[in-house]
Amino acid sequence: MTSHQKLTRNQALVLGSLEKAGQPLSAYTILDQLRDDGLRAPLQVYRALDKLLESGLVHRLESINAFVACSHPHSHSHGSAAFAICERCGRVDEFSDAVVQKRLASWSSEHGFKPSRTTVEIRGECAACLGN
Amino acid sequence: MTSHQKLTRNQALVLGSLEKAGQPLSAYTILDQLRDDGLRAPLQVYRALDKLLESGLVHRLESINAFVACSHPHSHSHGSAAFAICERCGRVDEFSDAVVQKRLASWSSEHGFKPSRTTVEIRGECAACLGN
DNA sequence: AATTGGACGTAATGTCATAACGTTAGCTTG
DNA sequence: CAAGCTAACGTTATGACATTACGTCCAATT
Ligand SMILES: [Zn+2]
Ligand SMILES: [Zn+2]
Ligand SMILES: [Zn+2]
Ligand SMILES: [Zn+2]
Repeated sequence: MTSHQKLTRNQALVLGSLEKAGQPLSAYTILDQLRDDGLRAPLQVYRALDKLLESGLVHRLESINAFVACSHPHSHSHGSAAFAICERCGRVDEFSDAVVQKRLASWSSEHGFKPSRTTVEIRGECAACLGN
Repeated sequence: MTSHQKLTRNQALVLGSLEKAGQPLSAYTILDQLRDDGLRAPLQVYRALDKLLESGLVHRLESINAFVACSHPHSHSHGSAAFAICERCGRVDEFSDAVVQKRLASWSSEHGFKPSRTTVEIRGECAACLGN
């Protein structure tokens, strides 16, 4: 019910654009790439992104105002993910750390805080850019 | 050297505004509050914020595009902090979890990633808003 | 006095995101 | 089938967040 719904045309276009890029894109960059497919306005992209975010096929990177296709689109609705973002080349590694999630959940329950969304993002330089 | 420098007038005004608010403010909200003190343009606020961020007196909340005074301004340059942000009342709790930091550092070193800045933010509802 | 560097003031612009409106397409139900 | 409903769509305008560019001021250094 939450995912697995057939994507609409715009949603499929936006997801395709992100998958093809293999790296985070801003909504306006996505729009530019889809002009030839008939998209004209930011809202068309944002509306598609909203649905893709809901279903977990796309993630939003808060620290760089960009969106990226989920690396694990088949294990749907995985718990909150963490991201390592290379500020030099744009590469993003999505990972998930159970200990981190557990600690944040612990803090929340100890403080009577009811979490809805969690953001964990590391910016820096990836191995490739560091010249390994 | 990094902190402890005397603040300029604009920096002091911006920091004062954030401290007085006791909750996150957007740059433009800060600007509005400082019009009577002579500030006119966003850049005056952003420049002050840049310095305050550098010295660790202020933190940026990436997920809500806002800024907040550090809760522990005297333990300067504490490691990367985590934040619990109430989406109902705007309250922010700054905390620091050594285990979380350690796990993220471990991931980084295992993957040859050199971290520069880390964002950990939980959005949800605080105890007060949940009616404890 | 001349030089340098940091902070400042101002205007313009760039980037990211949503409000508000009406329309279209597919489904449900009597 | 026709009426009614809902989700997605298209378009325009606007709002919110952030930076570029350029010139000035002032205090510290030489
Ligand atoms: Zn994912
Ligand atoms: Zn890289
Ligand atoms: Zn702090
Ligand atoms: Zn609250």
